[in-house]
Amino acid sequence: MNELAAKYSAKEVEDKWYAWWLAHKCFHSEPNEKQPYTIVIPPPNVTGILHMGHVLNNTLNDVLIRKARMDGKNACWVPGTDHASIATESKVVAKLKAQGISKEDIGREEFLRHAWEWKEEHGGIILEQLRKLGCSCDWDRTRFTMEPELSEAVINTFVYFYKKGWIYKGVRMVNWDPVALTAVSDDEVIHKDTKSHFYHLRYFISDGNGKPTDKFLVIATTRPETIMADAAICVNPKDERHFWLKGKKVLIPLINREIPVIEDDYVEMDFGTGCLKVTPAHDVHDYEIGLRHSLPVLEIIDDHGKLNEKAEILVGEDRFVARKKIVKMLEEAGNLVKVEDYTSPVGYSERTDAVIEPKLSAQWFLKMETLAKMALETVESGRTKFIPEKYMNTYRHWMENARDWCISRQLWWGQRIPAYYLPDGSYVVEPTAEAALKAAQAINPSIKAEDLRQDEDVLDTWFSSWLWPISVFDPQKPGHPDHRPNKDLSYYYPTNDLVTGPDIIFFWVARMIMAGEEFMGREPFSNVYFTGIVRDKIGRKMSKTLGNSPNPLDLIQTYGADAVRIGMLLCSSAGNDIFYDEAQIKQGAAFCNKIWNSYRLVKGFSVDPSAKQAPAAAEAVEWFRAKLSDTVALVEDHYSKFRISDALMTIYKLFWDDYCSWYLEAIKPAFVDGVAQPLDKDTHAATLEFFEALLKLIHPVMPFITEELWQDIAERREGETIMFASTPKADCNNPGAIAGFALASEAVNAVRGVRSQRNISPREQLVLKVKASDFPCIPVIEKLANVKLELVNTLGGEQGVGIMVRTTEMFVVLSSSVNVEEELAKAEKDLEYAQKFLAGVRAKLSNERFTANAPAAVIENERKKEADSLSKIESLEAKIKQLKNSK
RNA sequence: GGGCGGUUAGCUCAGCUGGUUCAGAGCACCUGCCUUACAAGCAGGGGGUCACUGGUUCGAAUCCAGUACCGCCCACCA
Repeated sequence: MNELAAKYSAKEVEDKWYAWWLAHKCFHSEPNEKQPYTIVIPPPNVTGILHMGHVLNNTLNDVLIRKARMDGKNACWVPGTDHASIATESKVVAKLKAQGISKEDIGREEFLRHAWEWKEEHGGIILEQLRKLGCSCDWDRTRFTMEPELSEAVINTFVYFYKKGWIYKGVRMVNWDPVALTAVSDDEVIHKDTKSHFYHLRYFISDGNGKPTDKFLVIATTRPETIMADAAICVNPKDERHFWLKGKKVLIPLINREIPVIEDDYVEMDFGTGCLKVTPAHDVHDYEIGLRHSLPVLEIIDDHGKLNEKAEILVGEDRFVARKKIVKMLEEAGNLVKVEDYTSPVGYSERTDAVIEPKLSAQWFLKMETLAKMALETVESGRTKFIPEKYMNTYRHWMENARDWCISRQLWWGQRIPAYYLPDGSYVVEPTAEAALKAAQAINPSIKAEDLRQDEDVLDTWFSSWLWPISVFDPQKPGHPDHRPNKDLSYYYPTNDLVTGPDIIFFWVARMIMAGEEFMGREPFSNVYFTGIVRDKIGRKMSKTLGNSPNPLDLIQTYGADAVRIGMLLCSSAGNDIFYDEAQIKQGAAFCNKIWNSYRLVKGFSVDPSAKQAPAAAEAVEWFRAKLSDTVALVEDHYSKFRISDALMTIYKLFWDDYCSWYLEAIKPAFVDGVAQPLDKDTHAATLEFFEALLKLIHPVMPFITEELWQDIAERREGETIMFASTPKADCNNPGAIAGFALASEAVNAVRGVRSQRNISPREQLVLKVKASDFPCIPVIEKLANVKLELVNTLGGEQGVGIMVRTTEMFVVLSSSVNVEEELAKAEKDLEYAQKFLAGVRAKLSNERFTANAPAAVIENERKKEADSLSKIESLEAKIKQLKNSK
């Protein structure tokens, strides 16, 4: 790189360096004597493509991992993908459907062949995309949750918990889609307010022999077609209106089956009639009441949504047809009291838009009690910290109310549950079919392999991803508490930080903590940083259907990965949603260009080894060294609190404002006859040193441009990279230099203000009189404000403008006449403000209760304010007097 | 309905255990500049009753209570 273009072009640079890093194995980590710093990627769906949420998440991960690497740690970022059973299976189902094939037609094995094909074709695209973003993952360690070793870990874990007695088979209501003939997850159910009717039905009290008396009660229902499945009528035990029903039995209309009246707190007294018909087989809540009162469960609706023979009447009718017909029958039988219009939320299947039918089915569960307790303790004890902390509340609430985890899914894509059924319906749970056969033969020696039938269901995807921080290093460990962890696991576990979204705090984060505690005896990570959701400019969630999500690869193509990375991070604080606006990326691109051009300037400096250092340069160097050090300390502090965007903004301002606008302008050599004068060697060396420090500071966020410039700024050894250069240290403490320069820069700003107001060109040199015996950084002021500075005892006489820099009076001498009226008005306004301010301060100081109660430092400060404003008032008054005289 | 969080400049946010001249930052905006690194730039500037109402305090953006609105999670009432 010799001549630098005036504009930074990211494209060429980024591909070049990513390939170089890979070729030099810069991302690969092996256990060594250094301190490890580990992150496991939140595995994206294997067939997913990169969206803005991934960009945010993985940029944060990459910033943390690159920072750790430069801090001298052995940084390891393990990448990989998740098999995502539901998402992937439904994609494959859709693809087959387009070809007119249903998964039932081709069967399990054939379907899985298609699914693996799909995975081979689409899987890993997202990992390729992460490379474009600059992610420094250890690609040699790439894992997939359904690869053989990790699947084995999942199966072993299941067997382990089963043998421990924590996994059991139970019955649970699932969301049944009668059109697709499958259970769907809660996420796939859409609740829509739906107009229907509230049918008030009369149930007669039984005389004890199955004959109706003339007494009755009234229930209200939206589903009269289910009355044949009623198991009881339930009232609230506190409801006085229904005391007389205690112990009574009632008759189901039309079929005259006798059912009891029971009492349960669940029933709301002021809703409907206060009487609830309990239908355990077809309603979630009713099922729970049924459990509490040991009610029989009678299923009268089949998988297709039609009434079956257990309904006794209307057999074979569709549930909605049955509803219409039964209403008529009830009316004719005299059981219908009235019909009200009613709107209530009804669940619809996302895939078929069919009304969801709650259906009982056998599922596998993992007991949460002990695991949840352990996982709560991990966070409450602070062994794992949440950032921001507010998520602890949510977490605690969940952990304290954790229900057993339903781990079975009625899908094929995933780890198949290792339960093997014997012909008699009993079952054994073993890691392999062979082991299952042995176990089965121990029960019944005549069992043969073909007699065993493996459970059809697969395990919830989270049942594999909760092992991720363990299994990526040592897949043998989960399910084998006695297994001695291998070298990798011992070294890298526990990992350090996890970056993820708060939406999966329970699904994933909590469960990884459970698995970590159970199998490793300790937390899987020290910190969890929760990002927000990436939204569009006007706050809508990004979604494919809205089309408001940009393709990150297009953005990288247009602006460069560095620009996309810093653009995303500048406005993202932990836990807050990100309102994405392309303007942010443009800001990032502008920053790249600024860095680029500052280097063009620096690179162009020539050096004269015998030249003396200019006073302004000497001051600027001393100041910037101190400023850099202070800023490094501040940045470290931000990082330590995971205030990433603050850390970046701090570096951004240091680079742009302090280094470019102040430092470089202060040391910039003069031009003589159109030729830039050479710099002295001290200034030149310091300038390069500072530039390199800045590159290193910003490298974790902007890896490409920093590598490009870092390689050019000095001769590098073969294979040397900024990736392993060390983070700048805060090793210069010089508050005097910082304070002095700050005061000087205020003076410069004041003079510039005068110029701007009066339209005086920056090129016209002015005289600045300063009423003081000394002032800091005079050469810097003279250079940057383009003034000749004179220290004087008294001011006045010439034409010009007076300015105040804190408590120092200054005067800019002007050749043109000044508008006295304007000056006067401004001075009077300032005076008024100063007097009000003084009055406020004095009111405070004269308040005995203030002086008695406030700490000494605060009072001292008020006294300083008083003195400062007094001196300010004094000089303003003098100025006003003088202005009035000159009128 | 239950729980949690929020409300500070046009936008996105910072402001830690009340007290630095506390009302801030970035972007956007306005004005003037194509000044030998950068117009993706330089210099200057305007802009907020800190949601509302009360309380605690010598002192409140900051602590407390209530109200309004917004967001998220859970349950979505037969």
